[in-house]
Amino acid sequence: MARPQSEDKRNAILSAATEVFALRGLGAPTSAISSAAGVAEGTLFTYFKTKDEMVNALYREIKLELADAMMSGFPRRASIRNRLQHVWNSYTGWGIANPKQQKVLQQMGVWSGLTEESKRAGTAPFLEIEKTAEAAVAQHVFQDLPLEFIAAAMSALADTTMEFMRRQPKQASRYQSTGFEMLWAAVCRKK
Amino acid sequence: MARPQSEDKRNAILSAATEVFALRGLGAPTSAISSAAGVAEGTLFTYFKTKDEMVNALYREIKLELADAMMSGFPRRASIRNRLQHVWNSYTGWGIANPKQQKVLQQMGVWSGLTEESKRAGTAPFLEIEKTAEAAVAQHVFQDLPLEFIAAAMSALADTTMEFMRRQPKQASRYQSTGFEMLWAAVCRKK
Amino acid sequence: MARPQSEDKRNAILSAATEVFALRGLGAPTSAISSAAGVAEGTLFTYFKTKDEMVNALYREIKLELADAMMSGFPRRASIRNRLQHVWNSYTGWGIANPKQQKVLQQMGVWSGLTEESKRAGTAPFLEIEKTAEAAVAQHVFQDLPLEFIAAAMSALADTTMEFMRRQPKQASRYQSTGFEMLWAAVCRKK
Amino acid sequence: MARPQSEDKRNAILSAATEVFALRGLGAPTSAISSAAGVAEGTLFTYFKTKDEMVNALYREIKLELADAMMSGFPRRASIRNRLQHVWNSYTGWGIANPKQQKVLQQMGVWSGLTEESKRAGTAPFLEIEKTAEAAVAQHVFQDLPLEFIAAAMSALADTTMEFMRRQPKQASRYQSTGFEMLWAAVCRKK
DNA sequence: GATGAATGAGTCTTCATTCAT
DNA sequence: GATGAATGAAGACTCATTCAT
Repeated sequence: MARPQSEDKRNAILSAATEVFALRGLGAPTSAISSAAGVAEGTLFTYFKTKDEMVNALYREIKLELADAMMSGFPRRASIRNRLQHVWNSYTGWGIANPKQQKVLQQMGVWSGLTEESKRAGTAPFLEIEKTAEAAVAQHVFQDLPLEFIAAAMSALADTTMEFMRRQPKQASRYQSTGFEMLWAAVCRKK
Repeated sequence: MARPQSEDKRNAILSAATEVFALRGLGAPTSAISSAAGVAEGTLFTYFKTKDEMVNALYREIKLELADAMMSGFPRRASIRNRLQHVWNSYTGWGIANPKQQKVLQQMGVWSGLTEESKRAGTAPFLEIEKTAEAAVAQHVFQDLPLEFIAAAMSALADTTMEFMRRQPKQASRYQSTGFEMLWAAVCRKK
Repeated sequence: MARPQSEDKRNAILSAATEVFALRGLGAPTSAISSAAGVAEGTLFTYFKTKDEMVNALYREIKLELADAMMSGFPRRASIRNRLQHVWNSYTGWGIANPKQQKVLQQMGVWSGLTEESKRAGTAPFLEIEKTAEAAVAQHVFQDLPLEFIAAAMSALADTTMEFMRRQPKQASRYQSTGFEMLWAAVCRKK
Repeated sequence: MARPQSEDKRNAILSAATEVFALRGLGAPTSAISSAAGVAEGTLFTYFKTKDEMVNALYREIKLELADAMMSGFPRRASIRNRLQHVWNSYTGWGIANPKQQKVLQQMGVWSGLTEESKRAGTAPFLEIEKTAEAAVAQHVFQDLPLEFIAAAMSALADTTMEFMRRQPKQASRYQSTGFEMLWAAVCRKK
């Protein structure tokens, strides 16, 4: 059946896109991406109908990678604090290890082309975390706040933390742990 | 820096840009801006050499407006907590009252064209706040952290808070005060 | 000319082309044709070296079908009028029964890619009709005009007639017979 | 008020389009047209929003020129035959004098992008001719047929005639007059 | 200075054709 | 021979910027 679409090539395109977008923003030309991926300009469009579709695919791909990093080894039965700590550490750890992906993710946060479906697909794999937060609210460990808000606050604080971990690599682990303590203090119920 | 003739026209362009960028992103064409401003396409370029320069100017302008809103009535002699509360309330209040400006500011956060000079100019007017934070650290009210980090964390938390204030306007003031308590808890030294 | 293996596939391609061209014009992509024919994109090019060659082949094919329809049952020994009537009826009848083919033929009339050879091949099977016209001129039934001109005039008038037969199906047979009378009057020698 | 849009340039574009379309068909690239017109590629799009719009404009332009040629000196009070003769002569005369325009017009006949509005605008200036035909039907000079059909038949016959006038220029005037006699015979009521 | 037409490099996307499988 | 992925040259159109008026 002729050459089948190659998973390799698809990946090459997506990772070239990550590279290029991290450097030049989502406005970078598709030609820069195809050339970085080592394929012809037209090839990109046999894997993705449009540029927007490609960006959406990339978003989901990165979110999945992130979920992989965060959900593997998730201590389902640990205390709430320990579970949150795992989330924090794995998220910031991933972001430091994959700065380009994280940068692209951040750009997509203010991009208007993300479909609702992509957004949904992007949050789905984090269900377990959601449940943890839910339990934390139910058990009065966390303040009584919408989960989405807690998640957004954590994400915002983590992004900030990562930026400083990158700026001052020697202090990275200090930022990481202080950041977590700040989050914990912020989010817990006050006595 | 001798200004081109009409301050009015310059302002019209910048506020049209705010409008247009908020709606369509920083990628919006300059022609959309000039037409929204009621001036000719070429006129924009007598006030700003390039589009990038214009965006940088807009960044500084908005930052100045924000500083105005935040620094007027700053309770220089109040307690640290009250001063921080003022900062928090005036920032979130401004953001809610000026959603377009805030949205544009957020977009500029991931824009690669901002010059170092603009960034510096953008933070300058907040010196007083910086000093407060400095004092708070010195007096062991805040944790021992770089001021920039504290500022960034606050900004991130405030942006998140504003988003939810907008989404659920009826809960706005609850989000505003809870957000502040979270910040305070996050930032204060633990006993 | 040794034919590629499957006559069926060749026919599938040509009839898909008819379908697609009738709907979308000669500018339709070859991929639309191969997919309508149920073959792979590349297959089309094992049967025809280029798109242009394929269109030329289609032209000849349609002309042959038309000739088939017109020449079968041609009343070789009937009066000139009856023979012309047969030509007229079978042509317009075929056009009404095969609107797509006829539409495509019309598009090819203003297409610049038709080779001289195709044009020649396209007129060849109508020799008998030509002879009739020749006889008609020789016997002073028709005016003294080049046969080609008479043929072209007839074709033009028939195309017009068919269009109206299609637009007003209820009047179709009236248009058909009036059209013929017009042709006859136009073409006959005046007394 | 800066440079106003130049009627000259607009005309240059349209006449370059006529040239190019006549030679290469309506599928010719806009870049060929702009370069033939001696303007930049982008300039074409300051005069016409899209290529389709430009083709529509060209259609109307040519139809107007044709109407000018046909309606000037229209012998309003002459006999029906003389009026029809005027129509015939001026139409074929124009087509011979303006072969490119006529070719383009013919291509537009099978083009799917013509708007209804353009079609309407294209036929409007020929009202007087329509009225003549109407009168001819009413007075039983012409057969009882829809005007549109008569018009279409005439146009078809004229196009055919012009083609042969071009092919055999020496016989041109013979074709022209014979063509008219054929039309007259075709269209008149039979006794 | 203000205007907006003119420019042409750059963008995404299409498509006939080739070629590895 | 059949397949369809791969190719890259166009194509229509956009847009920051220039410049004649």
